[in-house]
Amino acid sequence: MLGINVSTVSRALKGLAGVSPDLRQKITQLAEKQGYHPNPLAMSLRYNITHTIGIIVPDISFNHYAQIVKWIEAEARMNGYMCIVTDSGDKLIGETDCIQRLLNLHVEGIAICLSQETVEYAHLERLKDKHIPFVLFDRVANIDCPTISSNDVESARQATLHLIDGGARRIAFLGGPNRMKQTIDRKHGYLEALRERRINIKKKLVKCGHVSFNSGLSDTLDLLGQQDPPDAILTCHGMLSISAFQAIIGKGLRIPEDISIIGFMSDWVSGMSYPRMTFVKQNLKEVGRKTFELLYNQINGDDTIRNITIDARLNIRESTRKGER
Amino acid sequence: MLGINVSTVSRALKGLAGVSPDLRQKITQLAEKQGYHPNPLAMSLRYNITHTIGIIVPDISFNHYAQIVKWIEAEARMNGYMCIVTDSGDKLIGETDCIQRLLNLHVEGIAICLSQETVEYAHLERLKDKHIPFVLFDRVANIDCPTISSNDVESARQATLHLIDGGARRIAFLGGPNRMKQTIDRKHGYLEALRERRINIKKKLVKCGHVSFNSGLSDTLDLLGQQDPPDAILTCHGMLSISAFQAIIGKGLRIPEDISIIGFMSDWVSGMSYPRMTFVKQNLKEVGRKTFELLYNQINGDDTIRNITIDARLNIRESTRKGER
DNA sequence: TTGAAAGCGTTACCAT
DNA sequence: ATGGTAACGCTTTCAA
Repeated sequence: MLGINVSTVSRALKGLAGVSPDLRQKITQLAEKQGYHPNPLAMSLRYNITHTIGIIVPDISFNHYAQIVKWIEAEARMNGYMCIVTDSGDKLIGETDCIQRLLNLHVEGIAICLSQETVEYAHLERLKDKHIPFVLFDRVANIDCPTISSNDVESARQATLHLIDGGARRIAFLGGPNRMKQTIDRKHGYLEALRERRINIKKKLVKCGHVSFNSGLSDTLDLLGQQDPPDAILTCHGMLSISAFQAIIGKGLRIPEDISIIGFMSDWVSGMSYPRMTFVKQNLKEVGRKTFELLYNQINGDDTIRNITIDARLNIRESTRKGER
Repeated sequence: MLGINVSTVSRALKGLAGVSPDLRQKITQLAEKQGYHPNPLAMSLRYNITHTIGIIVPDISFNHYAQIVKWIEAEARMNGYMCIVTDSGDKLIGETDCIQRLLNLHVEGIAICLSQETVEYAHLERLKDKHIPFVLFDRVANIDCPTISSNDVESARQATLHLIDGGARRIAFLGGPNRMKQTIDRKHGYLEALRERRINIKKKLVKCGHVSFNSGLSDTLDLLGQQDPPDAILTCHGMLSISAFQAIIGKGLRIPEDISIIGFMSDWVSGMSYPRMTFVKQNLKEVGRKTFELLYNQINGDDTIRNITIDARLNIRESTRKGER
């Protein structure tokens, strides 16, 4: 429109030297008036920088994951990045599919919360081979890559100790698949607490199945129907906490008089239940922020592999009996 | 690698005529082996088709919105589209910012759930002027564009009638901002029911403020502290339902003996509360699917403006007294 | 101070 | 049947 070369325009708009003040003003004014915005697609094609990251979660509609996503997104935005959020459906096949689609879009990195089915990591190794930055968050794995997770062992241990101190002796554990690190860690903390307090471990009280509402429901009903039913349950996933709670109430048992229960959940879910659930509160804001931070560092060439653990704290409400000591 | 021209490769890979079977085989094999995938950025630059849509929600961490997003995403994926999910923070400024950033990324269309602050629509008019396809969902507005919303008037009417039939006569209404269409519609249904049953409308029982946990809490406490406190509350947003419920319980009142309450929420939130909340269940799956469908149609040149209403149903639980008739 | 051209990956069109 | 080239929007390097 000004009858000049694009390179001049480029220089002017980027504030580089080598444009007469006169011309520069004309250019910036016209750009403003026309509502000019650089086309990021062109830049992407040229330099393969899309300023875009991908996020993969097992179930975006589940509060826990949605909250982490919100914080990753907030942090990303502050650093000029956009997020493409995808949902693996908590399945391995969905996870690999999401990765493929994100790579097609040339995201600069991927933040992954593993599906409960994921016990092999070939798809992640492939990312490594291609030098695609990625970070595991919340549900991580024992492979050599950056991870952000909550302090699962210790928080489960604290929760179990709290149950024991409240007088519980037959404490059940309700978790996800046996080979999932998150379940393994939380079970580890649970077992450690039992050993510390010299309480016999009863295999029948440990339920590691599928993370889903229905599975949690039937596992809890099974526990409650045993000859020597538990006097407390530690549930190790928000979904399982909800289903276990409803199973107990549905059976007409009183909480915490007949049975205590602790869940992994957020403030407001606990606040809705009656009695309010004693729960492990994870610092999801920090998980989200650190997740982006590690990804960002990787994108910018920092290849130190950090494995960060974020503290989680037990919040005591009314679904557990108070300690006598 | 094969020492041939790119155009030949393009033809071979796209299955177009004009390649010898021999060469075609060589090309496809090599492509397979090399893990070739067409670069969508190049295609985007060339034809401005990104196969990407944007979604704007007030708060991705809130279950209600996250669920709709999940269904939009599922439908989009089935049609070869990716979603860029952004969070307006329930503010107008955030909303316009999200739109700008999505346009920069050249999304082909935008699905918008309005912020509670949005009472002017200049930013949407600008989208229209630029012929960017967009659809409003869940929280819509009275402007000339495609919309998907739940049957707010009728579901609020049904809910109010249920309260009246249960014996309530001083029914409070707790909603969002006065100028938000969703609040207006639900209030409309509420008032209609009162008129139908010849019950006096008391202005002091109608609270239209801010949609937030704290606002809902203080508004409810204010209602409960009135000289003639309500014997029932209709809460018109999931967040307000939660805060009202907790305010009532916190005051030591019994539900439904002292006061009945109805919320807009999902099954599992209702299932967690005790007593379980009677609630209006919206068909979020259908909202999500139709939202993508309308957007998709627009992207493909269909410029008929449809305003779709999805049925919502009252699910009766134990937070309301049963009707005597 | 300004212009010209290459290059990112792809496809469509025209020439060979 | 295959090759060459322009075009998409932008930046960078080199030349004028």
